[in-house]
Amino acid sequence: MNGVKRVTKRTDRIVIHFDYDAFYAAVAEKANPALKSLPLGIYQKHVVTTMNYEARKYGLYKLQSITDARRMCPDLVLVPGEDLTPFRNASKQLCVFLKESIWSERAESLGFDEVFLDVTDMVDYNLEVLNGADLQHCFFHLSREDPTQGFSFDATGISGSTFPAKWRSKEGQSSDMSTVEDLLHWGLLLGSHLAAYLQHRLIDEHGFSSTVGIATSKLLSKLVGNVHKPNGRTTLVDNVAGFLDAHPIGRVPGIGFQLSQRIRQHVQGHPAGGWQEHFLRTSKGGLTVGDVRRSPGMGPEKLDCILSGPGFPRGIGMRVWELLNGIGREEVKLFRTVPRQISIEDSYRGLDSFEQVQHELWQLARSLVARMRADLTREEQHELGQARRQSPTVTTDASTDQRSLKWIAFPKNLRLSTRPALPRDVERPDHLPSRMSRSCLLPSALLNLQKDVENLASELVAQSLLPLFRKLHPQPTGFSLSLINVAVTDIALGDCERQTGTIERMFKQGSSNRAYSNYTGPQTDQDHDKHEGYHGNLDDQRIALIYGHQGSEDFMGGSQNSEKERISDIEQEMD
DNA sequence: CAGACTTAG
DNA sequence: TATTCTAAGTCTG
Repeated sequence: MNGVKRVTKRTDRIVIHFDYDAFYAAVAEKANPALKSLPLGIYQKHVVTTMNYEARKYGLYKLQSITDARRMCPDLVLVPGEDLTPFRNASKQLCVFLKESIWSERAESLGFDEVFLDVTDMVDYNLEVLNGADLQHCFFHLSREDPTQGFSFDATGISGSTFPAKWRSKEGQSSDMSTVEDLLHWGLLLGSHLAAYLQHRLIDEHGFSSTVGIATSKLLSKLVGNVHKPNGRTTLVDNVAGFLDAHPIGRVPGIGFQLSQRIRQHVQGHPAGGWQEHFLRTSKGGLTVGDVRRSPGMGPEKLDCILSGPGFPRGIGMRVWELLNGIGREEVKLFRTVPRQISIEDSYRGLDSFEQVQHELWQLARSLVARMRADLTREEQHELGQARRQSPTVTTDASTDQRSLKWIAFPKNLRLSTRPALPRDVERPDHLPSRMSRSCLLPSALLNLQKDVENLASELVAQSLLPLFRKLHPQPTGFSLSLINVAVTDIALGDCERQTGTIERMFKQGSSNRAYSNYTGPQTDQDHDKHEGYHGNLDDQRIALIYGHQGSEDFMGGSQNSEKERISDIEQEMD
């Protein structure tokens, strides 16, 4: 490339999308490798939410009832998945690994099993220093400072598959970057090799196989990865319109059930059944992007007419039109360590007594307080009264072993939501909400790290959750609930040093001599082992830190794997 | 701003 | 038939 004329400014981004293959199953298999070759399903309540590829060979599908799944695959191994902690922890570990592998802070996760990376800066740097004289033996630099960090690769082709499948760089283009098109081609080529390297490291160092897409936007990278699944890698190099046109509308990210339903109604001229729509959305058939895009009079204005209305964002017509044309303007978001909200929910067959509700609220509150401590604090070590940077190895010196927790973010609000249980075969009237919620300020006493999780849970129930519940359900009886959700929201990032004093002052006034109702905790222990865990490796000291008492046996009586697993890895919090 | 809705996995 | 357990964002009154 030396001496070749180059276009130096790029307008596109290079985006890599990772989608871990059968992620929940992969987490379970990693914890118990004996499961690897067996058909394996993850279940929550009465449904198999997801399964490994071995199980899919039997025709099993996501969210299938356990009964049906067992009928189709009698040897199916089922692993409980209601406690999301192991999946959340694995997801976080992988996301941190990917973020630390790139130069920008743009590493965005979507759910537990997907990550977008913006690698434009890395790719552009490597384009600058690429040795055009020997394309077969190139070196991809992973550091600007240390030229030894990186990997060798063959720059004469894209790594992995392409869309279109039969695609060859034009004659004369292979060693030139004089046009924007060439620059884009070379950017995608380098992006594909970086993706390959990361994909291999995910397997070798973490044990997770993934499916990867490389393109110029979030939208396109996510869609193109699906072309080769599982364990594939596909780069979108050409014919973006043709690529998109073949997709059912509901498969385009951003066009969900409601939007695709409305579009279908206006383009095909007849209403579509809800369940059938869902089927069409997840299958090959149905109305495609191309059908919609080329339908008479179609354009941003028409779409705005069709789609505008209550519940939909302004400018929806233009946004959808852009999606249909492959224009994805959204940037990959900056990497975040702290969530904007934390919610815990459980579903029920029909909860109808106040005592049951009270008990379930306590369960949810306990999980929530533990999650807050796990995800919104970081661990500190003190030496002779002075805060010190935490060392990566556990020290044996007792004087340096005083660990404590410290808040890094503060939730402001608390929300309680319930969903009424519907009588069978009765449709919910359209004007009644499917969920109802009430919220209040989160009592700052919840942030007192000196208290036990269980005691805080009891306080939360008595002081906040029961009042919120009474707001939602003024009648003391007669309700029947199929779901309860408890959430902390409006989580503000805090400057730790500055805010510590503030927080301490807050719970001095918040927690003292408050007259709680006489609710003091659960009546029974029956639910404590409801979410049975299946992997170990727990740091008892950290658990003690979170829960505020030595060993949880005294309170919870015995094997508490599920509770222990609710604690995430605090070491992995931001620095 | 509180509460419901839409989208996502 | 629409299920589980979440998280983020937008609209309406």
